[in-house]
Amino acid sequence: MNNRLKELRAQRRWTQADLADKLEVSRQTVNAIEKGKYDPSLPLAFKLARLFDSPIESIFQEETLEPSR
Amino acid sequence: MNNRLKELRAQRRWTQADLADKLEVSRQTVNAIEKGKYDPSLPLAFKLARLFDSPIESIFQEETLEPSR
DNA sequence: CTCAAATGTAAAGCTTGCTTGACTTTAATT
DNA sequence: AATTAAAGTCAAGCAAGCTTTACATTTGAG
Repeated sequence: MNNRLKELRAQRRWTQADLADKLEVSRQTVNAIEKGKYDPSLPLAFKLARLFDSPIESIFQEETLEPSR
Repeated sequence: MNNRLKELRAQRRWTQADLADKLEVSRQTVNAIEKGKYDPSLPLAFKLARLFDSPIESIFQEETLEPSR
């Protein structure tokens, strides 16, 4: 699962710790999700969507298999 | 978290087992999510969104606190 | 009413998401 | 070069999502 967190966070000039506070999760959780170590829970994805005022699908994209041409 | 799974599934006349097959999860998982026992993982929410060709936000809604009037 | 399919429920166990605490690395500033 | 904030990483532990097996209840067709 790819995501645009780093980009969205940078636009707002928030640190990972800032974002963690707003989401009410730990800084390590934000870091792990940003780095793609794991996917957020659905409730956390909703919080991110609200915070960034964007649909979940615009923040997270399933990496789909490349068509083999 | 509320969801419209039962409704969407009924529209297509699929059983919980049918849906479980398409999602590649167990029937009990479909049942539990439909009944609101727990939220799906984000990847599973994406599978549902693709299957029902609907945004995640249109399938799942965070139940927000009622304004106290 | 009967029978079968569908739905609901429960327990035990594995995997994944998230926490805290601690430490290291990177990048920017002086 | 030294300092500091931010980012990255690791380990141990708890919580949530999902599995399998098994059984009970509900629904609907005949």
